[in-house]
Amino acid sequence: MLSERRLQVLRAIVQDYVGTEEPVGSKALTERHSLGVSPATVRNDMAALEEEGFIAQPHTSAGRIPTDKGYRLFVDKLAGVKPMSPPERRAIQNFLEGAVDLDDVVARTVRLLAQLTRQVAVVQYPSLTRSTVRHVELLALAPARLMLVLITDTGRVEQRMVDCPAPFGEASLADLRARLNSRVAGRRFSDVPSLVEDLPEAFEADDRGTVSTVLSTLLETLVEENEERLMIGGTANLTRFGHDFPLTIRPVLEALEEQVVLLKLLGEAQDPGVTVRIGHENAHEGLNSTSVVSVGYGSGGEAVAKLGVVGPTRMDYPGTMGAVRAVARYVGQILAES
Amino acid sequence: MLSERRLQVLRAIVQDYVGTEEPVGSKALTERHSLGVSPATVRNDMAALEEEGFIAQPHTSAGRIPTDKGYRLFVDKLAGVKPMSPPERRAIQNFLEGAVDLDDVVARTVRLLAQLTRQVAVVQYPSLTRSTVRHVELLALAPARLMLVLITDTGRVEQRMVDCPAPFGEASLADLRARLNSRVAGRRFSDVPSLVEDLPEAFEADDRGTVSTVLSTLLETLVEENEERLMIGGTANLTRFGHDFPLTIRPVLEALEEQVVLLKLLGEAQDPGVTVRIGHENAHEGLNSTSVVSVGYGSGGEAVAKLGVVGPTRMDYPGTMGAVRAVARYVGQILAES
DNA sequence: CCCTGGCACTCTTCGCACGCGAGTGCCAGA
DNA sequence: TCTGGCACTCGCGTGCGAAGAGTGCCAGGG
Repeated sequence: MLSERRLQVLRAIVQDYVGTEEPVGSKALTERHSLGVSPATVRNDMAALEEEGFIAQPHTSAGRIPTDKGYRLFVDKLAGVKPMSPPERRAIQNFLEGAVDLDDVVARTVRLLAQLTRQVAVVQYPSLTRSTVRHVELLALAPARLMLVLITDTGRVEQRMVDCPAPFGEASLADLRARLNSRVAGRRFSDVPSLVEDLPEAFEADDRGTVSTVLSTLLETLVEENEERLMIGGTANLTRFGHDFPLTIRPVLEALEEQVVLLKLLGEAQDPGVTVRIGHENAHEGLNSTSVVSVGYGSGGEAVAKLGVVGPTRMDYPGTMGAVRAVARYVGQILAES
Repeated sequence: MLSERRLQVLRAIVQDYVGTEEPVGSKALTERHSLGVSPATVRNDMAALEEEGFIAQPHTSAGRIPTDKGYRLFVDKLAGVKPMSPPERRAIQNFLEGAVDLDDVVARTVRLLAQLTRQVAVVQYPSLTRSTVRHVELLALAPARLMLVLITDTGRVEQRMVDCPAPFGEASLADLRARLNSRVAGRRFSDVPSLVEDLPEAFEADDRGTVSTVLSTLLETLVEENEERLMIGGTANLTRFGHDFPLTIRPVLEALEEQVVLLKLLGEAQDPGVTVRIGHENAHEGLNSTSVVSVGYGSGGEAVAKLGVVGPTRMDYPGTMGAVRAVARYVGQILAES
């Protein structure tokens, strides 16, 4: 096991490297942190830390930089989450409170996160799976063509066209609309299938085909998780990445365009708290030199979606985690109010 | 006036520079293009072109590169629009035909454009201003709270909450819904205001307040042009920009995040055909070293929105213009069909 | 009058040697 | 177990020289 002082040394290395972006040597360490020991001692500790794979040198006779494993130990054991200062909290709240609708909430959240962390922000739209139905509406666009509109408690609206097997009367439509809403309004998505399965039986034979079609479209909409959207912002912050540009930045930009990748990335993190995935812990290759800090947020106690930031592994973890957590908290509040 | 041969020289310079990304000298020019004259002659022509500001040298005794003015002359006089090859056209059509809804059409268009041109693609959602109303729906979420849903002929759906000054009965709601639709369905947005202005008079005094509120919300939605959205993609292509990275790419990424800027950029181009804005012709500073190639597209003969690409001034103009034009054409077709 | 070949000149780029400085590893001693 | 000292290794910046590409100008020929 690593001694207490060695952990201090690792912490100091991480902090210095994050600050200066340059490999940190033993002398500089003792000067900037009061470790109470000489550079020579630190060198021994560093050798041990390197032996165990927490730090590495880019080339012989250069300072050390933390490895992914080193960062992992740092966030797990050595660093807490840095809480936001009261003025910052106020600023977050003010900024988010101006939002007028769901799109705006998400858009503002992205901007805010990107600005606070100076990194790339990713915000998932509140997901359908855990939310409840506020209202289902059916509109007749043509005798045999309906539009199904689903409104969720998070303010999201999904619409689908439904081509009916047979013309559907205005009376039947009103009937279906009423029955549907009385059954599913306020219910969770996951409960909907069992609540509506016997619904066709309540209708005349002529209409059953249409009713079934409508229902299956509704169910499709509900389960269509891959329809999940997200918004990203702050990509300009990628330019602060490093000096060896094109190589680093390109795969990241490519990954960011693959919504599927990002959704999977956010989805994998199942912790209740802030999740940090460092470097090679990210499945996607393009993100091997980045860390992803994410957290769930939601209107009630439950998380309905995720948000987070993508940045270089060399990032200010405590600060970033604090910002992500705070923003998630306030977004949750805003969603609960509206 | 510039002689014919000098124009040929300019064309050759642009073509070579676009291909090689390196300043082009007189000797290389005569080797790669059969101009029928010697390097020395070309040098004289180059001196003249430089004198008039069409080309410049990055430093003494280097080759020449085109200036913005040079590119301008090139696209105006020297280059046509390169049509897509039949296989390419088929690929475009196939790719777009798989789309299931408006969001998907736009998303696919962005991907396609980015891939074809290997640049950053920008696609504006079909705008509301020129489209027509397909349907207006009113839902009662609570006794004094309505949701207004507007469906356009381009498949776009806008929703707004309406807080009523007084409770509004189910019968009144059905009445309003019916009257509203019979008046505005199929009409152009611009005609709507005059079509509904006397509508409150048809209702009981108790309901007039609510009706007016609903109507003004509807009108707001219609005129809210700044609600225009757009989608961008292919930002990874920015990495092919040049060698002097961070400086070039950063302002572009920043500009791309400002939707307002992009909308203005697209909005300014009023040509019926493909519009090209080169370098400093773009009002936004961050885009001073980029060119924007854009064109309108629409479901009928009329343009309802714009799409285009943003790339380095050193781009393959004929090819890009061809791709942009072709994609716009096919998207128009798809929209008309759905 | 325009084009051509030749020539001198200018700059950038590259390779290389060199010295400096930062940082390491190891060792002997407290 | 910590400390100070010492030799060693490299990367980085600098200066210099050669090479190469490209230009401008000029005199001669069609």
